[in-house]
Order: sequence, then structure tokens, then C-alpha cells
Amino acid sequence: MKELAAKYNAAEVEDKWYAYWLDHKFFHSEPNEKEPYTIVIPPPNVTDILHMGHVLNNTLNDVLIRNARMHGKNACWVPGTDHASIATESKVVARLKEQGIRKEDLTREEFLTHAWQWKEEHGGIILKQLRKLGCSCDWDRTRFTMEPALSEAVINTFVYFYKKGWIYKGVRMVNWDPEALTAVSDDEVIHKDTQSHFYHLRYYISDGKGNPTDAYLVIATTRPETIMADAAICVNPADERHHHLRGKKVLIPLINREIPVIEDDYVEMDFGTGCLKVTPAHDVHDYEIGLRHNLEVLDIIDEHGRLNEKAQILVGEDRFVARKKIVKMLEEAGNLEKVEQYTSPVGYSERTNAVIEPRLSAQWFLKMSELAQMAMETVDSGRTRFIPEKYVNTYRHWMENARDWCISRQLWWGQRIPAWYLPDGRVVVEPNAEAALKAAQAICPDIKAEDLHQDEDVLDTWFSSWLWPISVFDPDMPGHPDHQPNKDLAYYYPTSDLVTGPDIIFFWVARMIMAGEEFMGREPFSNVYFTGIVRDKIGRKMSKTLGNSPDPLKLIEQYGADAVRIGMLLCSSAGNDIFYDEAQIQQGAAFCNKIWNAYRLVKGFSVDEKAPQSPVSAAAVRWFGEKLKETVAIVEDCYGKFRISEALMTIYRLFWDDFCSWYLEAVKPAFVDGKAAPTDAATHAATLSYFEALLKLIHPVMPFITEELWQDLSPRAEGETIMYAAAPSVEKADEAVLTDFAIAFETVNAVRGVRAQKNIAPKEPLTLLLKSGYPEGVIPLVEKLSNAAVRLVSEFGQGQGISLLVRTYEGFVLLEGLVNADEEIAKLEKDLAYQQNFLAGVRKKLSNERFVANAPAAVIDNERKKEADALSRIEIIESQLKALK
RNA sequence: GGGCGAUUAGCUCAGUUGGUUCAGAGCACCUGCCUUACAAGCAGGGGGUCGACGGUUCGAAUCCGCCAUCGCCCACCA
Repeated sequence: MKELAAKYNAAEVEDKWYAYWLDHKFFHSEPNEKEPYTIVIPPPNVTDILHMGHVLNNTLNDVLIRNARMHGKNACWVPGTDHASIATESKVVARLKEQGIRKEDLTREEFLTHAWQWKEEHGGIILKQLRKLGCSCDWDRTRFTMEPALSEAVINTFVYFYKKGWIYKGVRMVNWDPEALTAVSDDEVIHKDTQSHFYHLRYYISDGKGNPTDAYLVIATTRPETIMADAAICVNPADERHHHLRGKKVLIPLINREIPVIEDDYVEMDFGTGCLKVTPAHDVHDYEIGLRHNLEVLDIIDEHGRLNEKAQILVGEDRFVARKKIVKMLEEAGNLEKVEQYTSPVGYSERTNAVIEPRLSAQWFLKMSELAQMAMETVDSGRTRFIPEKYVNTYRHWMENARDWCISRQLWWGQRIPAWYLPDGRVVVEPNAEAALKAAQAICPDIKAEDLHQDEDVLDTWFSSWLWPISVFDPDMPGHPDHQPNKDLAYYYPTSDLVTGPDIIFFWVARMIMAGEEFMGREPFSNVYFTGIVRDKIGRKMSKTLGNSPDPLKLIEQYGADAVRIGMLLCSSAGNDIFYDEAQIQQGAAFCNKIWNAYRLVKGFSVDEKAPQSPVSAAAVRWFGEKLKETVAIVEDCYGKFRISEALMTIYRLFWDDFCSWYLEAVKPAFVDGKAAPTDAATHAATLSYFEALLKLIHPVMPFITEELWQDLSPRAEGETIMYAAAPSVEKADEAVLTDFAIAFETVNAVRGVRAQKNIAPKEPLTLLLKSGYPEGVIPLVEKLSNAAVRLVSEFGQGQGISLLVRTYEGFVLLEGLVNADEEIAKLEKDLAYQQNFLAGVRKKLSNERFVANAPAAVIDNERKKEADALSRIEIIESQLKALK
């Protein structure tokens, strides 16, 4: 790098260094004697393209992994993608549709061929995009949840739990997604308050022969289209209003089918009319009432959410169309008493946003009780820590109420359930067809392969991703209790930290903990850092429809990856939602530019080996060394507590304020005859070494610019990288030095304040009198930075000027002819009043017997110091006033 | 309906077991500067009765109670 442009050009630099890192396999990790630091990526869906949520998550992951690497750990970040059955299958179906192909016309094998083809062509784009962000994933370890080995792990897991008796098949009311045509788990249903109507319908009481009488009862329902499936009318046994209905039958409107009136405690007397229509096939609770009362289950809605022939009327109509039509029919038939506006929670599919239809079907379930208990203990014992901690509550609540997990999905894209049915309906569960045949023959010796039929369903995606921290290292482990972990698994497991969103705490985090405990006997990770959701700056979730979600790649192109990373981190305190604002990325870009220009300055220093070090430079070098130590300790502490944005801010201020505004200004060469004076060797060496330390401190958050400058800072051999440079070590800072210099900087600020107030240009030299007792070591620095000649005196004498007060140190800027005595007096009197008030407060405290008796000695001592300080300041101000008057 | 969390400067947030001169940071804002690293900059400055009320305490942004507002999670009132 010969000439440095005045502005930093990120685009040029980033591709160059990422390629260099890849070429040298710097991201790759193999087990060795060092301490491992492991992260498994929360695998994005194979269909995903990079959005701001990914940027946040992966930036945090990368910061952690790079930080660990520089701390001498063997850092391994395993990337990969999730096959995401529902999301992917619907993408593939949509694409086939565009090509005029209907899924129904394809065989399972044909469809899967298309799906794999889609995956090869369009899947995993996001992994390429993560490279642009600078993510230091071990790409050689990239995994896919549906690759053969990982699929095998899933199948083995199923067989394992089946044989353990924890997996069973049962007919249950499940959450049916009529768009994706599959059952989904309870957790995949989102309840949203939805504006609808409450229809009050008359059911006429039957005369016993199937004819209506004049008497009727009224039920209230939100789903009039399901009345044809009614099996009974239910009232509360304690409800006297309805006792006359006991033993009666009523007629379903329109179709005139006779159903009984029954009694059950479930019905709330004061809700609706107190009469409930019971529709066992289309409502979870009704189903349970039906079981208790032995009611007929009549399923009138098909898998697409349309009425079937059992409905008798409106056959083939969509449930919502049918609802509109039947209301009209009921009205015309005189059965509609009234319609109320009504808001009630309605379940929507997380994936397709379709209204969930409760539907009876045979599904596979995994028993949760033991697993949940184990997983609760993992977190209770602190073996896995949640950051922020509040999520432990959420987690506990779920674990205590965990219901059995519906793991079957009526899809093709995914791991097919390894259950084979015999012609008589019996089932064998084995890892493959051959084993299944053998098992079947043990039951029926005559059976042949073609007699067996494999279950059509696939497994829930989360049933594969819960193995992720194990299977990415050793896919043979899950489901094989006797298997010894391979070298990778033994070394990298348990992983260190997991960064993810709280929205998948149950789907994924909890279940990984279950699988970890079950198959490894211990937790899958030590810490879980929950990020917030990325929102726009006015707090809306980012969404395609709102168009408020920027394209991260465009941002990277415009501002550079380092700037984007900083922009995200700046506003990401743990556990809070992120309010994204492009201004933060601009701030990140400005920081890049600041670093760049500071480097230009340092790079431009010429060195004079013989020149002695000036007192100013000596002071600055001494001070910054201590400041650096102090900051490194703070940053380490922040990382330990996952306060990443705070760590970043601390580094930011160290670089900008302390290094650039104070240190560099102090050691910056003066101009003599239009030329910068050379820098002495000691200062030059110190400056380079500080710069290097700063680059290393910044590297985890801004990998590219730091590599670029680090490579240029001193000669580096091919294959060297800042990625593996040792992080600045933690050392105790000298407090006394820091205090003295803090006083110096306050003094400089005070003089600059006088300049601003009196409109005196920075280049105009001043004279500053300081009372003896002022820390002398910092005076050269004060002189240079305030452009004032300092004279240490015991008395200020008669000169005209403005007095200063820095802590308890008194100063005086000589300003002949520029001082307005009245103004100064007013200012001092105001200050005096403040100090006196302050003193009074402190004294009140000290004269309070109970304070003196109860407060710790350190607190009391401090109050005494405050008192003494206030007294000396008051004395100073009074003498200054006296001099002016 | 149940639970959890939040409320501090215009905005986003720190404030670690109650006590350092504790009311902070960044950004934004205002004033003055194109000073040979950087105008994506430099120097200076203003701004908050810590959501409301009550309590505990020598002492409360911090602990307790209640209220208000917001957010999240769980939940079957048709």
C-alpha cells in the first residue's frame, strides 16, 4: 500500500481478504490439544436468502468465534442448512405449478427428484451470502439436515424412541394446515385475535318423529358451516334454564337431522346462550365431549378445507365460502336469530398463514414428559445458561406443560417415517426396508417385501434439527447408545455458545437440549444468547409486504461489511428487539473511515532515530498504555457477559476519543517550514504497537479493515493473519496515571471552553497559570493540547483573566483586556451557590447520627472527602471573587 | 384468561449486591471552525423531577405494593 486514499474503499478490500482467508483455510478447525470453542450455526432454511435477522445473528456468531480464535482457542463454527420440509416443499410445488406440473400428478419419487433438483439449483444461496458478511465458518464442515448421513441419524432416532416406547401412533385432533395439506405441531400454530361474527341459530325441538315443533333453543357459533357435523347440543347440568330440554332432541337446521340434547360441565352458563353445539370432528373440545358422551364423529371437511359429501349441502365449497352461503340459507329458512360482531382467537399456520382446521387424523407422537424433565434440569442446574436470564421463566413454563410432540407431517420432502405396515395393519419400525421385512417375517413368516407398505408421512423438520449439535460431528451417535463418540464429537461437544432468536426457544433450543441429554448425557451448549427481532426504526417487524426490509447485500455493497456489522451491533443489546436504522450503518462506515485516516496519519510519520522523545510524547505514550490496559479489561468483561454492543462501544470510544482525539493529537508532529517534523523512534514504535493492539481489539467486530491495515502495519509473511494474532492481554492499569491524565484533559477542556466563550482561535497561544500542587508530569501535554504556556505559581497576582477550577485544582488564563468582571462574578457566584448547596447536603448526611452509625465506613469516608473537596472549592471560588471585586 | 418483561435525554440504550461528584453513553440537536489524518471531520454547548402514587430505609433510578402504558409468551370459552 503506497498511497492511501483519503476515503476507505471497503468493496476493494473485502473480497481480497476473504479469498485470502479461504485460500489459507484459516476458518478450518481440526481437533487438537487446544481448548475447543464451538458454535453450530442455527441452520437457515435451505430456501432462505439473507435478511437482516440473519445479519444480526451471524454477525454475533462471527464476533464470538473470532474473539475466541484470538484468545487462543481452537475455534470451530459449523455452517449448514435446514431442509425445512414445509417451506421447501411449498416452494417446489409453486415452481412446478409455474411449469404446469401438479404435485398430485407426480409420484413421490418424481416429486423428490424435482425437489432435489431445486435444492441443487437454488438451495443454500444464503451460505454464499454469509461470506460477504465476513463469516468465518468452517466451510469444509458444511452440513445439510437432509444429507444421507444426517437423515440416517434421524431415522435411527425414530427407531430408538419407538423401541423405547416413547413414540406412538394415535388418532388425535391435530392442527391441520389446509394449504400445506399437513398436520402441524401445536407450536406451529399462531393464535391471532380475529374479527368475526357470532351467529345465533335456532334449533327447533323435534316432536320425536323428526318433525319440528314450534319450540326451539338458540345456540351461538362462529362456525355455522359445521352444523351439518353436529352430534349434539350440550348444556350445563346446573343450568336451570335448560332443564326442560332434558331428554329432548333437536333438529339441525337445513338438513333436519335429529340430535340429542346432552349435559356437560364444560359448557359455560354465562357465555353465549348457554347452549353449545357439539361438533366432534371439527373442534378439539367438542371431540373430547364426544368421547365422554359417545357421540358420532362426522367429518364433513376435506383436507383442502372444503365441505365433503357428508355435509349433504354446499358440497365442494370452501369452508369460508360455505360460511357466507349457509348464513344466507339459514336466514331464509328462519333459523338465524341474530348476528353479533365478535373477536376471537383463531389459529393460523405459522408457515402458510392458513386458518388451521382442527382435524382428526392418525399421527405419530413423541412422548415429552421424561425428555422435558431432563431438559428442565439442564437449565435449572445452570449447565446451560440463558442470556438474558428472563427466558428461563418462559422455558420452564413450557417444559412443565409440554404436550406430546406430533412429529409426522403429510409431506414428501423430509425423512420418511421408518414404519412399515403389514397387510393386517400391524406395524414394524426398523431403520430400513430389509430390517423391516425381517421383523415382519418374525410375525408372519410368509410375508414378502411387496406386502409391506411404508408409512407415507415424513418427520417434522425439528425432529432432524434437534440433533444438529451432535449429528454435524458424528451422525452415527443419535439412537445408538453403545456407540462411542468419534473424535470430532468427543472434542467439539458440548458446543460453547448458541446464538438464536427467542421465537424458536421451544421448537429448537429446548429440543436440542432434550436430544443432547438423551444421546450424549449432557447439555449441547453452555450458553444460549437470545437476540431480539429486527424491526424497522418505528418498531414494525420487517416484512416483504411492508417493504421495510432492506437487502443486506446492497447495504454491504454500499457501506462495506464492516460498517453493516457495526450498524447491527450498535443497537443490539441482548434480548431486546433491534430497531434497525440505516443511520447506524452510516455510523459504522464513518468509524471505518476514522480508523482509515488515523492510519494514514500514523503511516505518514517520518522517524528520526536520534531525536530524543519530547516530554509531551513521553507523557502521552505513558498514559495511553494504561488507558489501553484499562479498556481491554472492560472489553473482556463485556464479552464474558455477552454484552457485545457495550464491548463495541467501549472499543469505539477508546479508538475515537482516547486514541485519535487525545493520543494522536499529543504525539502528532509539529509543522516546521511547511513540513511535518520527524517523530522520535520511541514514540513511533509505541504508536505502531498501540495501533496494532487497537486493530486486534477491533478485529472481531470489523474483520476486513483490520486485516487490511494489520497487513500493512509491519512486514508480514505470506500466510500470516490478524485472525490468529493474540488478543491484547489483560493487565492491571495504573490508576494514578489515569487520574493524573484525566485531570490534564479536564484542564485542556476548561481552557478550550474559555477559548470558545471568548472567541479565541485555537492557534492563538495563551498563558495558563496553575497553582503549585498540580500534577507536574502532565503539564507538557496540557500545554500542547490547549496551546497555552503553563506557569506554575503559588499566587496568581494582579493579572486580568479568567479563573478555572478543575476538581480541586485552580487555574487562571491570562487574558488582558478581554474580561468582563461582572460576567465573571455572576458565573462564580452561581458556581459558589451550587457548591454551598452541595456542601450543605453532604453535611446534613454526616450530621445524621443514623447515617454515621449504619453506613459502611467506605461510604462515610467518601462523604468526608466530598465535604473536604467542597470546602476547598468554596475557598477557591471565594478568593477568586475577592480578587475580581 | 394466566405468566413474563419493560418504562431513564428527541432516538436507541447502560446504570452489575441500595451509598464514589450518579443521573451516564452513542446518535440527533445548537454554536463556532474547510486548523496540511479524517467536513464520514474538529472544538465547544444545551437537554432528563429515572412512567404515576404510596411504602421500606440514615439514604431509592436501584427494594416492596398498587396503578397506567407498551411488548412478548402460554391458553379451548363455543
